[in-house]
Amino acid sequence: MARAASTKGPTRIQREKTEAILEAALEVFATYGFRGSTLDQIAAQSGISKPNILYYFDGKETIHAELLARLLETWLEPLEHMSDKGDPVEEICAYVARKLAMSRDYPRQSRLFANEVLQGAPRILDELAGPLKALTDEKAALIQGWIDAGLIKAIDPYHLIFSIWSTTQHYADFDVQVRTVLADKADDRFKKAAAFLDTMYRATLTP
Amino acid sequence: MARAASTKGPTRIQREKTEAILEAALEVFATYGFRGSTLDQIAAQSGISKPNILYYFDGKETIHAELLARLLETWLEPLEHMSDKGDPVEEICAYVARKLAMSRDYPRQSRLFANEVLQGAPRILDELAGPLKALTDEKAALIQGWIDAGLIKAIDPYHLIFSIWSTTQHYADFDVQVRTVLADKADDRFKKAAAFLDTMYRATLTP
DNA sequence: CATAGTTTTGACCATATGGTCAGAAAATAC
DNA sequence: GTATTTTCTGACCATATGGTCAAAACTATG
Repeated sequence: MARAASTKGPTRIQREKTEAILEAALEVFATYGFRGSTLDQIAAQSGISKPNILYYFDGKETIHAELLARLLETWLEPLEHMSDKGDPVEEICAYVARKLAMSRDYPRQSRLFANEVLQGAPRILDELAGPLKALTDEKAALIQGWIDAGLIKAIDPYHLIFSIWSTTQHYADFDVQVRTVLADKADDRFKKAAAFLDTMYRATLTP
Repeated sequence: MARAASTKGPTRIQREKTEAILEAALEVFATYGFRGSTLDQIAAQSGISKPNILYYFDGKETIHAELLARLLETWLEPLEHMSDKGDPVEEICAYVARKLAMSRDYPRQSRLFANEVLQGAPRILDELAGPLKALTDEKAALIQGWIDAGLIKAIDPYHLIFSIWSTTQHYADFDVQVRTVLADKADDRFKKAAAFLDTMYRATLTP
């Protein structure tokens, strides 16, 4: 059996294979969603046979759950960084830039999340209602504090955060559309997007 | 056989059943995407037996194609309305409002589209590269004209349009997340969103 | 109501899919 | 090298799924 000895950690092979499986599964689940993905696709993508995949993971569900768990660890991080130390406008714009960079560097994670939420977030709702809501409430309160202090314009903090999530994730989730519409101008889309979003949020926030 | 007499139009039953099937299919495809949806789900949702569904449509693919075709007819309409007749800021803000209203009134269509694009737009890429790109190019040029005339601030027209698409569709595609984060404050989310977006785009555009 | 045309269904099929298992192959321990 | 443990695979299974078909049920029309 895999899922290894509690005394000694996982073997090298266990680490390598589970990583390879998760890497392939991310590719597949991010593209087709949970129901639309098959173990055979993950097997083909990873070059690991289906029974061997099931030697390392209890089943399709377990692989997906592991990916979501890892995702959420890093997903909230950029927002956590937003603090009351710096200038409010700079803090928010830096958050926008970090979030956009994540869409550029981890588009599959973004799509995995998008697929899950689009389908009603059946396996992640608790995380949304728990950690995500808690963090959002906290940061919304921080933004409200800035507004009350007259440091930024009066806008709804929650919808500001929603707009940041949507505009930045759009470049990962709708990448095909963005590239198709931009056609030959698509190469520097992330640079242009960064510039546009910076301009927009400065205009929106600067009192 | 259904798919009816070319002389006489479709019968009442044909119209009712095809509509019922498409209505149910929209519900299912919007939630699970093409690959994740099954004819049995559509059958259960519509109360029409699977063989009977296949009497009206050639197959799963055909139903999906019909939905996408109908979707695109109406999807581009709000943007088409944006004209050079009125004040630029008002024209763009009106477009934002119309697009947000579509997320509120037709969330399933938005999710159907999102699922399709998320999965690489395999059955809709031509429409993106054709009509959608053409319309976007046209309206981007219109916006650029306003910029050149000094009527709005200098921003990238394409990324402005992307931001409008993403912020408005977010309220349909990520509805679960929005409602979860807002919790008891979720009821007037569309009103609040409209106000926020209006404020943001006025700040972004007004010279 | 009888007939022709339309609509619906139960039974069925081929393939896909998630998953199991006994044993082979490979790695590790001694 | 041999014994032991870990890793891997081919063959297999039960169920799900897209789709077919002949015949039954229904509807409209003369």
